[in-house]
Amino acid sequence: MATGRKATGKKAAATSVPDGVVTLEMVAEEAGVSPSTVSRILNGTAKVRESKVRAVRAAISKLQFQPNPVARSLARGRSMSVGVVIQAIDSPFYGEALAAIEKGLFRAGYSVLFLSGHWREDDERRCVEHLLARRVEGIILVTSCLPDAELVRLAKQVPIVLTGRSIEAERSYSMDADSTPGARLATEYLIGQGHRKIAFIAGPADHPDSQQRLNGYKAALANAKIAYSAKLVVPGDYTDGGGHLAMNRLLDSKSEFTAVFAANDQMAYGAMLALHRRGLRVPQNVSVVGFDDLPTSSYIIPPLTTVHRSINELGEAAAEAMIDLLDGRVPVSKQSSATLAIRESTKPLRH
Amino acid sequence: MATGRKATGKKAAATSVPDGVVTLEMVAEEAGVSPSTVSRILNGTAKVRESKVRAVRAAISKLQFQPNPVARSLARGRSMSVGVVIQAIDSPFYGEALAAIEKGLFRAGYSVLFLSGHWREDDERRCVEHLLARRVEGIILVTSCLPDAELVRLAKQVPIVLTGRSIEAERSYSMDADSTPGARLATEYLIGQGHRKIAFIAGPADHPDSQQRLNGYKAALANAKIAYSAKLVVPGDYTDGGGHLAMNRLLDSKSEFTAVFAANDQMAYGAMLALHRRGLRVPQNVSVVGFDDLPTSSYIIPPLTTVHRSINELGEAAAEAMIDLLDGRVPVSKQSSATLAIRESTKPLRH
DNA sequence: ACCGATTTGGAAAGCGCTTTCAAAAGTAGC
DNA sequence: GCTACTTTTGAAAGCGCTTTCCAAATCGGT
Repeated sequence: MATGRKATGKKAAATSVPDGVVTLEMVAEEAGVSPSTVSRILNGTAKVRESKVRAVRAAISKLQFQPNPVARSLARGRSMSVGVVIQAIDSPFYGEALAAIEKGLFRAGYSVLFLSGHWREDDERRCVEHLLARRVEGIILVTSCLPDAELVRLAKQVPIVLTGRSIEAERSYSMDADSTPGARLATEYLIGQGHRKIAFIAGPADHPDSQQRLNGYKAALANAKIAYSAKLVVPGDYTDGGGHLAMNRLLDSKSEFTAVFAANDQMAYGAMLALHRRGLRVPQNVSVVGFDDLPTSSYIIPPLTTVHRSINELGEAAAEAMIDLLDGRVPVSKQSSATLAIRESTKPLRH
Repeated sequence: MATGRKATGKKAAATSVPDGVVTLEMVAEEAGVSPSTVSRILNGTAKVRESKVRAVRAAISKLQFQPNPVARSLARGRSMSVGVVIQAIDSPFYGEALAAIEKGLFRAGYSVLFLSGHWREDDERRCVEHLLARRVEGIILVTSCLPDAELVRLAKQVPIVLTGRSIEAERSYSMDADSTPGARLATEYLIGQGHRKIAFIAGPADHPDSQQRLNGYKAALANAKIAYSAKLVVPGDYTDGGGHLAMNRLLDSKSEFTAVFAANDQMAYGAMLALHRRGLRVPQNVSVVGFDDLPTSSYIIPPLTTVHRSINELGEAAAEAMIDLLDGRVPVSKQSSATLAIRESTKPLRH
């Protein structure tokens, strides 16, 4: 229980499997070759006589040698790590993205240093600084809050990949999975179901992503020759609570609507609750569509009709793009288009 | 767009703010002192004449010097990074924990290398290996799947903090935020509301945490002199889908019950949907209680009564414990007890 | 058996910082 | 002004690898 055995001075008894850390030099000695040879074998940077290779291999496994990545990084001048800054790790959406990113980078031998920016520009800037100081080889910014100019400047220092944003800069890759088509898809679906008065719960106004969703909504309306009414658009903040508030506001404004399109699933949840509280039923009285298709959306009551984009694919693509960038390749953009997961929160409007 | 300017050979023109990387040596030269002095100032490891301190400070800001953490790590033999392995980053629960851990460690100057184990023992083992190879100074295992013996062995190599588990080992800290009391609290609440036939949707059987929840349930029953019935306990897997399945199974088994306690919120969601599908209303026909109090639980319909533990505090505590361990202190355990968030998924049973 | 062309492999110089060691510079005390 | 200490400070030796440079070994040919 107590602290117990304290640091056992560096020079402990030498056993067959050394107590402390095994170095490449020890391996060299054990195998009767020079350190350079061991290094060469480790990295395959030169031909080495088969007999020595075997001896070294044996020594390595006997001593259980593991190259020290720190020393390696220093010598090579490469840290083999990339930074990921995400806004809110506790959102299921970003969590999934992060998981995919981590997986992809891990496979390629990179470690990921992840930090969250909490949607605050300052915090994000600090994260980036920290990552730069840590000498990451690249930075993936998931939905960055930083101004374009700053990102462009950043891209000069280190390869970056951006999601939900788009900038013009070398050694950078923007995966601006444009939300417009998805939003349009959702809105058109509602229109197809006979809805004409469709409210929209928007995301933060300064968010490109959120603007795209608004644009998609508008485009669908325009296409169907339905007049856009600003009164049917209420701002939200991408949280459940925000959706709840927005719906209440909408309801209070007495604007009539038969369907709601929320810019993300979480806001749709909140909106549905608000509706429920006022005795309005989904989808009988109001149809609701979300955006993101969070895992929980299939299990909520009623299961939510929502725009689905494989966030997993997004994450994987981000990781891949970063690896391409790091290897000096130009990432190939492969867009995965949005689909609509039709569930039970929507129904045709009966006249 | 295209690849454009390629690597610009190392020796570029020397400008006032060097193009490449500024080293401590350059600072030393600029300030007219020796590298050791700069290092001493940087680390405050010795007294240095005020005039030199100023000169060095000036040089540092002039050159915009940032010490290279890789070199520093190598020299000091400390990586200033800790590993965090989590099972499913895409779960809101773990996401929040991770965020808190990250925050705490970041403040203390550590970077976090995070990996996810996907609930698979093998994957987790691989993560740990990777972290060890990366020379992290400590590892935080959030709900580890590894067998005790292995953890004990691991603790010999590096300080570890465990959540949701408990092992006996030096230089380790288990934050087995015992779920038993929370589960008991939930069950007792249902009993207090007059329920006698309370079903339990369990988590994975091999999960200590999930066992605790079962135990808490049993204890509350026993305390109220209610016979425990194995038929009212169905296994789940901590996912929404699992809860849905479990509830269907329960319903099919024709066992009677007036309330359900799900071992986590996600399963409660799934269970509620299953109930809904069968035309059973929550809480009118069945009361439902969850465990975890996910952010969404307040916004689901009906808002879920659930056991709340500050997962944020848990994460912070984990980070703090790790820092204590790293500094050679013995972490003080500070349990935060569970509370019940009473919402609208439960109601008194009327006779 | 000898010579030039290849391979192999070791020595040694870093990578950028920390830290030990001992010399240089202050500070008192007489 | 000189001795005896007590700071300050610089030189240099690492930390554990990679990589360049060059000598040694090997090989093919005649």
